[in-house]
Amino acid sequence: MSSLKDLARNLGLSVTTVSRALDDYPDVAQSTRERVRHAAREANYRPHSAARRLRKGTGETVAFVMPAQPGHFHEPVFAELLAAIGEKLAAEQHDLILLAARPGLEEMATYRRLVESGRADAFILARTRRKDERVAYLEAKGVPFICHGRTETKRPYAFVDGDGQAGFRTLTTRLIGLGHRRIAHLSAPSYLTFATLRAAGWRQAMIEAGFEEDVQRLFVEGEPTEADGHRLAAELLAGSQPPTALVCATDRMALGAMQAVVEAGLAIGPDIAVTGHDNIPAASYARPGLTTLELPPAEVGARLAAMVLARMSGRDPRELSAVLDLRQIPRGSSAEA
Amino acid sequence: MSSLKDLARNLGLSVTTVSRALDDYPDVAQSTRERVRHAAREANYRPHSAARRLRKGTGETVAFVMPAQPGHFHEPVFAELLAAIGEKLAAEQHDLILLAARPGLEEMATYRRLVESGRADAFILARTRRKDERVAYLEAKGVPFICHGRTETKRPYAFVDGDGQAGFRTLTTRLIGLGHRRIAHLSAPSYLTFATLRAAGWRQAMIEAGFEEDVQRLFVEGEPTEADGHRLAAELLAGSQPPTALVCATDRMALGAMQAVVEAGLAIGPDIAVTGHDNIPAASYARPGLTTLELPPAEVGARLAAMVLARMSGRDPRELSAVLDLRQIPRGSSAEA
DNA sequence: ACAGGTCTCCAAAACGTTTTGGAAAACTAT
DNA sequence: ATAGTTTTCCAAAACGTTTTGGAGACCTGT
Repeated sequence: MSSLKDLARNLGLSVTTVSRALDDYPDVAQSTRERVRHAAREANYRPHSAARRLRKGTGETVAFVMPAQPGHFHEPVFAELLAAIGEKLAAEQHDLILLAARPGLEEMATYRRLVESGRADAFILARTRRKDERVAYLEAKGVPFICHGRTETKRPYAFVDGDGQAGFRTLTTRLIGLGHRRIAHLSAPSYLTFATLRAAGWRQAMIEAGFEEDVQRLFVEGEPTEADGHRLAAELLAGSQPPTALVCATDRMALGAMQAVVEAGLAIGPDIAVTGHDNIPAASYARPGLTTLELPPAEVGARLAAMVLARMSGRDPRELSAVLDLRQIPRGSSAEA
Repeated sequence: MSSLKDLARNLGLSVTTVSRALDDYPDVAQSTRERVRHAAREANYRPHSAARRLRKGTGETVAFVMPAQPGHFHEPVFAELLAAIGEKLAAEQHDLILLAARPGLEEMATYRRLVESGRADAFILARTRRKDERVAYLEAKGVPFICHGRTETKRPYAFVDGDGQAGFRTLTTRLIGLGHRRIAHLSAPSYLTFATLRAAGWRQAMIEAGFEEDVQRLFVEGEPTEADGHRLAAELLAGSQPPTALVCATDRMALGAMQAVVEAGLAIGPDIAVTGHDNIPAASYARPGLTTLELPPAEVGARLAAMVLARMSGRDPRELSAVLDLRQIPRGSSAEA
């Protein structure tokens, strides 16, 4: 609650000098710098962030807009991701502001509001889409941002993503090695980049193994929820020549699929393999455990935070991108554990 | 990016009048008010939040400091809670800023930093402790706050909480009705208010049923994690006169306990009942499903947000508190579903 | 026509910071 | 001694908003 003015008065200095002393300007004597430093510590001085941002035109605030679905929103990984981001940013004296908005008009209005009222100085984008209006808008406005996931755009942009394609290719190949011949993919909606990449990995493995005809027949698409995983799996299992493996785009879909397998009177693992992606806590506590892929949220969060800070201080987006390997976590649902 | 000055210039008015027109002061003519309104909309004007907060001394920012444990932090419910809070606050033009700090020195330093630099105007406290330094500090500073959970303090404070005591009492009584006679409670650490309340509910039901001696013998305490749930359950099951029901303070403990039951070669449900609290997604996808209690995070989040707004606009904390009923969700793990 | 009131409007100050453009004092080199 | 340079400091302006304390202009009732 103490201001520069207070400090200056107590020290018999001008506000200018106190300000510059704290900011390590070269034009303040070593001795006074120390005197000021000491007094500031003593008085527990903290620069008033609003005043600073008003004057400088920019501040130290990063925004994260959760793409919240209407009603419920349980993306178990987000809590961990956010904790990691928040911790890293706080350590660098930056704030994370968190909003929730449904994708679409409301979402864009939120971004606009944040940018135009000067509340946010940078953004972290989650759940990027192949054509992403958020990316277009922020690029146009020149606001720094980092994507969690990739997108399709001409201009270079900064991102962190898991290598979903390689991960799903390896996973699918492993299932083939286990003897599976009819492997279905339960994909998330194709407008989501991650869905397309994961599907591409599965498709690649299928074609390499000579299962071209199934690439069409055993590809289905739905929302990344338990409900749609359940529905799609049930449909596939009821068809002729049903698959013996269900490679799901997300753990939530996979958990729904597992339920459908059980309801069909089949055994998860031995009869039908089920796999997911995310390694949400529920995956390890399902029975049998769900085979899945993991991109450690804590690491991703820390990298996102570090990158957004770099971007804010002007680093070129081309230098800021990372495709991280996914960890393969075999468990009982693919009869490997 | 347009300012009051721009608007004023274009309208041929003073900054004062434009400001007052937008704020509905009575000393501006109806006609000019409308003219200003229209121009502001047209120019997509948004007041610069930093400028406003600098001038008014307070702003529209609510802070939420996640009590993040070192390393991992998966509280699946938090994502949903935060989404609900963020959405509600955004609708009222308020910001939610999110930090992560480990309870203890780091946590208090974070609160102090936020308050003293004027970054946060109010707080939402999660995972309240019986003696909570955060509460003491914020009360002393006169900063408005709302607790998610109760605490022990002389002065009135605002909170939202589930009725853990009644919930656990009802749950335990139900287990007794199912024929269970030796019912253990796996409690969270007693410095957490919710742990004490839930334990009190269990204890009450035990005493009502005449099981006084087990109130001591079958009470164990640990961290609210899968690991500690597993450990405590294994110890209990290995003892003489082992319990036939494990009432766990949280779902995460319960999931760990379920694993211990399976490892002991016992059947969850028929042999040993296991129950939790939170209704995390994993609870419904465990097999058998985990009997649990739920406090809908979306509703809690909305209420927390509404209350913190009320508190910020000066409402008395005495009028702001709610103890919500818990929803009982019987599933296979108590052989009721 | 005049005092008193009511409507509208506005100039200026203030919030706490950073930055600009000096300026006095203290050296340094002639 | 003098001119130039370096060191150290500071007054004032600016960021965009809200609030204070008027001040004209227009009525109203006499």
